[in-house]
Amino acid sequence: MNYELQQIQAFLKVAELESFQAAAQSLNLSQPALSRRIKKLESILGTPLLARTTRSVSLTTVGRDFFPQAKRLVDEFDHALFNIRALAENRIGQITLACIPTAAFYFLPAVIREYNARYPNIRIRLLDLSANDGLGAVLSGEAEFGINMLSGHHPDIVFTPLVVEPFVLVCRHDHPLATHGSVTWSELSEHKLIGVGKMSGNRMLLDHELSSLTQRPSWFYEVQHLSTSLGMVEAGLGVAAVPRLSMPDQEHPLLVQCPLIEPLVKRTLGMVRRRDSALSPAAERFVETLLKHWDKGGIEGGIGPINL
Amino acid sequence: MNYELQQIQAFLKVAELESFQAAAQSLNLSQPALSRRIKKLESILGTPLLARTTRSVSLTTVGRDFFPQAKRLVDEFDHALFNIRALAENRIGQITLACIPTAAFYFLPAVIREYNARYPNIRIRLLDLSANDGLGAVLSGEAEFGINMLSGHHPDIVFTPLVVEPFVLVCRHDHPLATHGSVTWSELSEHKLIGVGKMSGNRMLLDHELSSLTQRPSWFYEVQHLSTSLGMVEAGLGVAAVPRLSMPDQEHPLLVQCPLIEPLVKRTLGMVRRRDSALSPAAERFVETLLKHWDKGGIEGGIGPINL
DNA sequence: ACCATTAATGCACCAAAGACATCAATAGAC
DNA sequence: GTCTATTGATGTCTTTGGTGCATTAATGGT
Repeated sequence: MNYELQQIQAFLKVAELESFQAAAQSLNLSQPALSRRIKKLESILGTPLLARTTRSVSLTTVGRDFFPQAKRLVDEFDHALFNIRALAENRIGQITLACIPTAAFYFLPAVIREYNARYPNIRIRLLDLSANDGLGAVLSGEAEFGINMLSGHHPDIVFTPLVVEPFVLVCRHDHPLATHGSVTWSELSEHKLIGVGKMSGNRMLLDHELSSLTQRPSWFYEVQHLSTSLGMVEAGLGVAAVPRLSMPDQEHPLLVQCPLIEPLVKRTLGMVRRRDSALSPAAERFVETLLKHWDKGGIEGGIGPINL
Repeated sequence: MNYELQQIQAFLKVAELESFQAAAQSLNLSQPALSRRIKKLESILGTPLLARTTRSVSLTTVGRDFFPQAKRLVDEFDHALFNIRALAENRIGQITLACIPTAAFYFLPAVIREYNARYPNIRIRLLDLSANDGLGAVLSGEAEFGINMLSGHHPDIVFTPLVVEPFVLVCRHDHPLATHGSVTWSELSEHKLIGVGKMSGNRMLLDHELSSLTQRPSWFYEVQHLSTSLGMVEAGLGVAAVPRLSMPDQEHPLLVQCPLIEPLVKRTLGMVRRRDSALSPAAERFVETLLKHWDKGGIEGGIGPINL
């Protein structure tokens, strides 16, 4: 025989109003039903809580002791209910996402700005990690989801493509290649190429895509981050092949980009999340915001939305 | 739509065991019933709490946040339940009673001793007040009940007679009246009588009972407490008319008592309590103990139990 | 003494929750 | 790759418990 919240609430109401009839009315209940509810509670507790006359109701000694406890219980229930609803409705909470630097710089600021305006009480923990580390963060559960590039499919990871972007050549405006309409990968072998480290996701992608070429480009400089390589291009040390989105802006004072073809190498950016692990409502909202932004072409430089 | 304790408990069990089947078994419930219970809770809260696969169960982000709150809620319910049961079963608690000094000295010690042996955790607050003040304490609710003398019936007071005792004459063994078999009230006018103050219940009772006498005794000394008057008798200052129970003991080294007749004035001692106010279980037990003691003739000096 | 009001009770009814049987999905064994 | 066993969800019927209506008993006020 279990005692329940409704019984406690009934007791409180009767105790406050000192009347079964009034309390029943207040609880949208018939008076007999309320009588029985109280009766049941008393039988569960093993002691009367209310001293009833046919004319009036008052608390018994035990009832008087129980009253404050009961009130606190109901209050805590209400509080917990409110709390969880707020959590569910994104009025409070926190999301953690892991994304690659490109996304952190070019995708997310606008999305975060809008999301934060709409859900001002959701804190955002943004882990800007390399493609590998970001995937690890999602896998370990440290991040609820991530923005990453499509790579070898891990069995526990679901990838939702968002945008496909080509690799482009970046060079200084005064570089010989700057005036070419487009450049083939083979042509690059004649120039000093700035590449990223062997463990980079981009590097592995390129190595894989270009493996069939006879004239494979060889990297003259090797750095760890794309932003560094851009800096070196800026300094006139060479040229670089980078995803178009990692370019700071269309109108850069020194840098120009041109398509890299034969082959056209693209990378797919998208959302990664663990299979079988529901997102928090807050994260769900974030993804919604993200998709909305992307739908209205907020991401310049990509080759547009893809369908899948 | 109300959410209830059972649902919270169900959620906790599933979260702990990470299995609907195991939790259902533990709750003595069928697995489908448990599924529905959780489902309902989730629909009330408006958010999923558990991420179910056909093979495993885990907490959602919201569920993880809710879990500790839920646990605390259930714990507090359990605690409150335990508490109130303990109160009802007299394992803890306190009773307050107001009694006249006679009762405090001669009725209660034995009763309290037995009661305390049986219910060692009930604290007893004993207000030893005058008849008037004691009645006031009961009326105000400060005392749950009292032991008092029968007086003008207050409408809110119920009086349960316990014992009737006569007034007796107390004198020193060397006093002229000491050898009389009995003494009439009229005879007292020739002796120095020690009485109590005008507001004493005993005094009012006597004044009332003796109002028809032509030879009314007049008090030579007036004190406030019967015990004081006994002391004065002991000192040889006079004699006193006191209720028999207020006599310290049958075999007092100095004092002797003898019946006071014409008329035989009796006072009725009994329990007083407020009408329409239930006693706490602890107090109920106390009254039981009290009645048991009195039934087996534990009160010497009275003229025995009376029936009403 | 009567009336009005209050809580309790008898009874018929209905809704919510439960059990049973079954289905769909999936991890693990081979 | 296929099959099996196990897990949670769902459909359906049953049952229990709670509810409302009508009525009763008790009591304070007139």
